[in-house]
Amino acid sequence: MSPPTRERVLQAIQRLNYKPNAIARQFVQQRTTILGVLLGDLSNPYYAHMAQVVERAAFGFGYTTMFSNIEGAEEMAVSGVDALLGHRVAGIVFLAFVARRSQVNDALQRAGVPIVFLGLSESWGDSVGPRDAEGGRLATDHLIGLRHRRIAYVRTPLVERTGDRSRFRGYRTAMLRAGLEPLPAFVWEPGTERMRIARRITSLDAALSAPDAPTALFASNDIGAIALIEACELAGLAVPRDISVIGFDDITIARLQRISLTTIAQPLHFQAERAVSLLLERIADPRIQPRHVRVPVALKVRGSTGPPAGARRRARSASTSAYTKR
Amino acid sequence: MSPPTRERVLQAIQRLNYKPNAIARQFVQQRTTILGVLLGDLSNPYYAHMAQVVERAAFGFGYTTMFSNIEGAEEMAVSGVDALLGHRVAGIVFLAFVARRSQVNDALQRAGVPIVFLGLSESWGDSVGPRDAEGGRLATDHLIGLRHRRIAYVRTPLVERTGDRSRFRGYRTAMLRAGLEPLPAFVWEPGTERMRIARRITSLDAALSAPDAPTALFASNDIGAIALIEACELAGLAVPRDISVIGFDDITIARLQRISLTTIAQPLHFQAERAVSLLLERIADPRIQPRHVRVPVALKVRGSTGPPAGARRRARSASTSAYTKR
DNA sequence: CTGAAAGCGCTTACAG
DNA sequence: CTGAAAGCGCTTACAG
Repeated sequence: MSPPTRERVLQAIQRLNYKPNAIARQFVQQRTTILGVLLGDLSNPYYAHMAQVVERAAFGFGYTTMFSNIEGAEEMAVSGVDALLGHRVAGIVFLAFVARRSQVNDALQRAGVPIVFLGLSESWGDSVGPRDAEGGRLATDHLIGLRHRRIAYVRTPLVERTGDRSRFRGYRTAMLRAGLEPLPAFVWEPGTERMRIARRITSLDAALSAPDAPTALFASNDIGAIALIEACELAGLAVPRDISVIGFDDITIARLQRISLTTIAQPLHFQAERAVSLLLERIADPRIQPRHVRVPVALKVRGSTGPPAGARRRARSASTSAYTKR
Repeated sequence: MSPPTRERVLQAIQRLNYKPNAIARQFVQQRTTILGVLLGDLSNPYYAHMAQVVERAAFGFGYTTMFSNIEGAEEMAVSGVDALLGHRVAGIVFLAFVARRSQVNDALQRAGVPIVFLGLSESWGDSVGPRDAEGGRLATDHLIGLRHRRIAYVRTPLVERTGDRSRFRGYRTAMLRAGLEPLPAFVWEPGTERMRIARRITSLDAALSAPDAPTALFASNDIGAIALIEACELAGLAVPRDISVIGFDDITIARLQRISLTTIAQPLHFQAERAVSLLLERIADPRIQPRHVRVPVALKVRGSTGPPAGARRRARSASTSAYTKR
């Protein structure tokens, strides 16, 4: 094409404000540059942040993101998935979590759409997530290092099952290695008063103030940990004086002075990049075997953990905690 | 169609797992059921929550959402907008904020795409947002009611300009009505030490501990308010004993015991619904005049505000604040 | 190398 | 009411 002609075409593009019709292109090419993102609760800062970095990573690879919230009723969730499949997304980033045998899982598997699980794992697709078991060990070792001996793992419904189990496994490993007895998982839903320990159902207060109550709690995630701190303080236990609490995720607010949560950090940005690139590889060649990437985690020591009461000087433990005094 | 034939067709749909190709439909109909959402920082819980409710509202109306983060470099932002326009989104929900005269604004206006501004306003499109000025008055009246007389409005870069100005206006109105002198806006960026007051640049510490320093601060939004509380306490001022802080938005973490932020609440869910329905009306008929919907706000009194030091009994003010003692 | 034609999977307007 | 044809705006394979 001659330079002057070229120039005139370019001008016409400018003048008419022409934008190539991606719909038409996608239609004829039979493939889109849209990545579906299946989400749960965006008010959970962990997911909000992860969603953001996924969008950025996808954009960096030339893809746009179509979000769909799939928490709540199964049928709503399925129609959210159908909407994404109807729009023929090139692949799906699975960021929420659902029951193992759910209609959502079935619909996804049946559709055969390329998928990557982020922050959790599922055998039939690629996955990227933190080294949960290692994180569980790090958290527990930190508490053991502070001389805690009665340490409990507190499971909240806010963390996905595979991650939860691995974190608990890490806790057990660390306890056993230190010659301590692992307790059964404490199961607690933030906002409630009920605590389940193995088959026994008791109250949160009772579980925390019994003579043999744990002196340190490892919550399965930060939101749960923060809720747990609030619950402890409501029950009259000062953190970390009377009881230590450690979380998992290192969400932004964990760093606030007033929260100052000791926790296990995982690199969100890096995980999102990896997840999107795994997904794009699978889109390019759907036959490759599922790959499972685990990324390193790191302990962040802050103010919510300390030595158990018995290990301190009397004078110190007589004073009231800064946090309970309001 | 005869019932048995109908049955066989339905079965074939099941068997082949047929999903109508939305791309083809959108292509031929020359309109999509995708709403573009322009976002800023999703780690700001206010935006994350708003984004979530927008997605839910859109889904409820049969639309999917395509997200694009437009914070950062202008050219990145413009290509994010172009991606949405290229996908021929039916309309755009503008959730982030950019400079008034930005390339993003120009691109959007030039494209003539139906748009609704959420949480901010812009003359050339529909908008939905809180009654900012009323919120500013409510916040200021609350502080005045506690007997504060030196009250400052603290502007942070986290809130959009139109909202910020209206909140400040509300502050001024309340001060003048109470016969108090409004101070010029304090301009502060969380994480920094610099404070700008009118033309004067000073340090945060100096601004807060001068003899005529304000005894109460009204921050333009919650994230700013929480950062401000941290900064005050780092500077040795207890909240609310030495200084009161009120925010705006009522983000989820404001309710945490440890944060307990007094603030102005705005109904996010309702705003998202209204925004999406305005947008759909405009998509149906692009000629209607821009409408600007303002929704009610409400004061939430929590623990970050109290009477000024001078108005209390000596005994009380002699004790250390719960928060600074760590 | 250049240009015209076919076709992606739907919807819609129209002929029968 | 039913069924066949045209066409949406691109890309791609192919003829010239």
